[in-house]
Amino acid sequence: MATGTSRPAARRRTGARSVTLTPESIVDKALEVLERDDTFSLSMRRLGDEMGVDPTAFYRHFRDKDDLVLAVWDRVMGEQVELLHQQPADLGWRERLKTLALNAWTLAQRHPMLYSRCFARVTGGPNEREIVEYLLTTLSATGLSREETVLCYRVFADSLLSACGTAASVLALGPDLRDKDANAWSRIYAVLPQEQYPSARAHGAELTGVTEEEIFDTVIEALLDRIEAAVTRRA
Amino acid sequence: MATGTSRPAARRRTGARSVTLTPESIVDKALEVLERDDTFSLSMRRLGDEMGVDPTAFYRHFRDKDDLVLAVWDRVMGEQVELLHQQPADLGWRERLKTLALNAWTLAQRHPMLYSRCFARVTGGPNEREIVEYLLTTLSATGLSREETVLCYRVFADSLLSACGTAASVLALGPDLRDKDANAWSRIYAVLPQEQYPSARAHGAELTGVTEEEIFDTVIEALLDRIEAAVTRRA
DNA sequence: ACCTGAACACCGTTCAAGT
DNA sequence: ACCTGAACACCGTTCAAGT
Repeated sequence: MATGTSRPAARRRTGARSVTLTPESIVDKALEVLERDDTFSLSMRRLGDEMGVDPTAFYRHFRDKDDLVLAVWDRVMGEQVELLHQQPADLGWRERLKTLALNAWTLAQRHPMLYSRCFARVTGGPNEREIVEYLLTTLSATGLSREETVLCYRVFADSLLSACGTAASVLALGPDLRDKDANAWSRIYAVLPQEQYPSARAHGAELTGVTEEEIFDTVIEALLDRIEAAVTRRA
Repeated sequence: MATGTSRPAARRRTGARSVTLTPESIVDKALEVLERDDTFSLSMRRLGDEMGVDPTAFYRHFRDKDDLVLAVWDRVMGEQVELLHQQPADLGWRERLKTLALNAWTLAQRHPMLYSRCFARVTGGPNEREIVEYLLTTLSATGLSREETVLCYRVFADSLLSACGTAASVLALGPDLRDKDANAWSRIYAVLPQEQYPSARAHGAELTGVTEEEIFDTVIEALLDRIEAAVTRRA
C-alpha cells in the first residue's frame, strides 16, 4: 500500500518549453548540460527534463544511450578538428603533434565526463576520421615506412588519449573523491614510516611537488623522441 | 494498483548459505564473482544474492560501494606484489620495470572491470604502497636525483596504469561493443574513400595489422629509453 | 553487535497508446 | 511520423526494526 506519492507530477520545464527534437539539438543540449555542472553524468531522464520532453523520446533519434553519448563525443572531437584547422601550415611534424596533444589535454579538462567515458572508444565518426587522417598524413610525410607510420600513429594517439582520459577520470570522480585522491601523496606517502618505506619517505617532498601537467609534458616528449629516432634512423 | 508482484520472494541462496561476513570474505567473493563472468559490474544486490545475505549488510563492513571496490582493487595489487617478490634479486632496473609492466598488462586482461574502474585512483592501500616503494627504490638506485627519480616514477607508473586501464576499458565494454570497436579499423578506416582520406586509405592494411601488445610494448620501451637517457646523462 | 527489510530516490529501456 | 506514459527490471543507500 501507499504507492509512493513523493513527487506527484511536478516534472517538465526546467529549461526551454520544447525545442524541435533532432539529433543536433539533443547533442547541443547534452553538451550544454554537461558543461554547466561537471559532476553530472547525463541521465536520459535529466536530459528529458532539461528539454521539456519525455525521456523516452530520445530513442526515436538514437539507438540507445551509448549511441547518444558517442554523438556528443564526436562533437567534442569536432572542437579538436577546429583547433587543427587554425594551425599555421608551415609547422614541422613535431610541432603539429605537440600542439594537438596540448589541445587534447585542454579539451579533456573541459569535458571530463565525456573524455573519461569515451577515450578508449573507436567510433569512426566524421571528426575522428579527420584527426586520424591528419595524424597519418603528418607522420607519413616524415619519410617513415607505412608500418612505422602506423605504429607511431597508434602509439602516439593511444597514449595521448590514455593520458587525457586518465586525467579526465580523476576530474569526473566528483569533488569529494577527486580531492581525496589528489591529496593522497601528501596525506599518505609523505608520512609513511621510514623503516618500512625508506624510499617513499625520502622522496616525500618531491612526490607532492610534481604536477600533472609536468608528467603529461614529459610523456609526450618521450613519445615524440621515440618517433624522431625512427625518422632520423630512416634518413 | 497492482503493486508489482513479478518476483515475490524468490531471492537468496545462489551460492553458499551464509559465510561469516568479514571484509576479507566479502572481497574474496567479489573477486570470485568478477572473475566468473567478466561482463558483470558488481552490484551490491548481486553480491548479496551470491553470499546469501541482504545487500545492505555490506554497509556494516565498508563505508560505501567505492570503499568495497577499492578494497578489491588493492587485493589485485597484492597479486602484482606477489609477482614482484618472485623476481630474481640481481635484475637491472630496466628489466625490473619491464617485468612489472608486463605483469600489470596480464593482470589488466584478467581483471578488466577492476582495472577500468580503478586505474586512475590513488588509494594508499598496503599493496599499492609496496609497489610505489619498489619503483622508487629501483629508480633512485640508478643514481638519478630525487627530482628526476620522482618524475620518472610518475611518468612510468601513470603511463603504465593508463595503458593497462585503456585496454581494460575496452574489455569491460562487453562482448558486443568490444567487437564493434575492435573491428572499427577494418570496418571503417580501411575502406574510407581515398579522395577524402588518402592517408587513411593508403595505410588500411597496416592499420588493421598492428596489435595492442605491440603498441603497449613500444610505449613501455619509449618510456624506458627516456629514463635511460636521464640515467646516462647523470653518469 | 550485527543483520534484515521496507523504503527512497534514482537508473535505461520497451511498448502500447495517443495525436 | 513522432511523442507520451505506464511499466519493467534494475541501481546505491538509509534507517527503524528485529535477533
